[in-house]
Amino acid sequence: MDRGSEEYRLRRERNNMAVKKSRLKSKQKAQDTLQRVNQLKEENERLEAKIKLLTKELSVLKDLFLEHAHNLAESVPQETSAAGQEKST
Amino acid sequence: MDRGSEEYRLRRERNNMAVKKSRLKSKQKAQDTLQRVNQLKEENERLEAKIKLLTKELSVLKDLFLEHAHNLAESVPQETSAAGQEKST
DNA sequence: ACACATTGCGCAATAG
DNA sequence: TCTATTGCGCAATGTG
Repeated sequence: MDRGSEEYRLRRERNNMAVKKSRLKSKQKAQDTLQRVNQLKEENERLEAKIKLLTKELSVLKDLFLEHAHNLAESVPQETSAAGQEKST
Repeated sequence: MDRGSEEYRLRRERNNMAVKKSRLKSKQKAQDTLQRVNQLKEENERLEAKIKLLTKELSVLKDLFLEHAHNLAESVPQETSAAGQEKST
């Protein structure tokens, strides 16, 4: 190839542009990937928090059930009387 | 700089090695980031599934509570009964 | 054969 | 002074 030809220089020039463009695109994509990681991390934290909350709610309800069952088995001669009244400790 | 000197060639050689090494490292890091994205996506899905499960459990328990309360209101016209008994619809 | 896109590679500048 | 990192251009190769 003739490095002095007009044609050659033109090709080189255009390729150099293409290279720059391509590499910019590549870097952009890498940046996007990093941002994606951060987004996902944040979402993850939100989900973990939600799970924690739901778990706690569930735990409370289950305890209520247990207590109720306990009351039924232990005393409850009638209706709903024993709402935790005889607690000592 | 003398492009023919032993020193020059040696420097170039070493720098070329360093460049290769650095670029490999860079690519490796990019790969790791992509994997990280996939890991996070998977974890996200697990968390979403767990939330779905917990939500369902919670819903079931709440329904049981409501049913229970309903039963009390229906058949136990004693002290605690005054919790909105006059409602027709 | 043509045009742009992508990639490996080396050079040089410069950061550390 | 040495390696590490980065922008850049060249050439080969990929893609359409």
